[in-house]
Amino acid sequence: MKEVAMATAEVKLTKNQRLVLDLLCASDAPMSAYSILDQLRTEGLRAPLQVYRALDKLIGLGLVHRLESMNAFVACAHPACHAVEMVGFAICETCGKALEFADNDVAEILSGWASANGFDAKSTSIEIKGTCASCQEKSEDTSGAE
Amino acid sequence: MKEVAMATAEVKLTKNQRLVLDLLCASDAPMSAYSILDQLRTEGLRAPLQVYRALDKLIGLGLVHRLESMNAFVACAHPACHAVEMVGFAICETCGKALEFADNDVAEILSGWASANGFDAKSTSIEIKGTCASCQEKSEDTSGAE
DNA sequence: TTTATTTGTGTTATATTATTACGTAACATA
DNA sequence: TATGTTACGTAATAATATAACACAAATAAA
Repeated sequence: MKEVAMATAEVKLTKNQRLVLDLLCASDAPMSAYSILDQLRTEGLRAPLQVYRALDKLIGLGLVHRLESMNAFVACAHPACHAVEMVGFAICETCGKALEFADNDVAEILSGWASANGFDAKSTSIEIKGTCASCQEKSEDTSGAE
Repeated sequence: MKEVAMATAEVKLTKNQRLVLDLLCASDAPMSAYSILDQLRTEGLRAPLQVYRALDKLIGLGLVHRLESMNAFVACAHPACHAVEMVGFAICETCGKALEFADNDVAEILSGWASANGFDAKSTSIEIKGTCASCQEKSEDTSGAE
C-alpha cells in the first residue's frame, strides 16, 4: 500500500511545520516568510531559517504552494486532492488574495508542448495578476456612483 | 497611425536601456539584475537602480521578460511580434537556459477561466521547470554509456 | 524663448528575501 | 550500541529590490 500525504490531519508534522501550516490555513491571503516569522515569534520562532525549513517541507508534501511572482506562500486550497495535475493562481493586486484554480486542459496543452519539444517538465507555475471580482465592484462604487 | 514598440531597432532607448538590452540579447540564458550590473560596470553602471530602472522600461516595452521563479530577466525571443498574447517559459534547471514559447490555446483557456470568475487579468506568467532535451542527452551520455 | 512637465540619471542608504555554515538533538533501526 | 536520517537553533551573510534625494536632459506648450 502506497503511502501518500493525503490531508492536513493525516500527516505527522513537527511543531514548527504545524505552526506554519496552521497560520497559512488561517490567513485569507498569501504571506511572506518574514511575516510568517513575525506572527510566530510569540510561539517561539526566532530565525528565518526555521520558517523556510518548515515551508520547504510543507511544499514538498503539497500542503503549501509558493507564489513565485510574490515571494509569498499560501496553503493549498484542496490538500486532500492529489489527483489534480496542475495548479494555478489568480492573484488580486488590490486585495492581495490568491484564488487557486486547477485546469487539466491547460495541463495537457503544456505537457503536450513539453513532450513535443523534448523538455522533461518537473513543475509548472501559472500566475495571473489582475483584479478580482470583489475588488472591481468596490472600485466601481468609488468611481462610478455619484 | 498608432505607434507601437515594434522591434529592437525602432525604439529609441536611452544609453542605459540600450546597454541592458544588448547584454540580454547577447546572453544565451536569463540574467539576474546583479549579474547584469556586474557585466556593465565597465560601461559605467554603478548601482542596482540603474539596472532595475532600465529593466522596468524594457519590460514595459515588451522587449524583456522577467522570470518570476528565478528573479531573472531575459530578452524577448520575438520582440517584433506583438500579436502573441501569452508567453511562457520552459526553464532548464541544468543549463539554466529558458525557452520562450507562445500558445494561444492556453491563453484562451486562462482568459476563459478569468472571465468566468469575474477576474480582470492584466498579466500572466507561465513557467515550466525541468530539463531541456539537450541536457537530457548529456546526462544519458554520462550515466548510460558504459 | 521661457516655462512647465515628463522622463531619465546618479548616489546613498536601506528594506526584503533567502541561504551558508556550524553544532546539536531526536528518532528510527540495524 | 552504533548508525543514519531528519529536524532544530543560531549567527552571519548573500542576493534581490526599493526609498529618498538632488540634478539633468528631452519634450511640449505658452
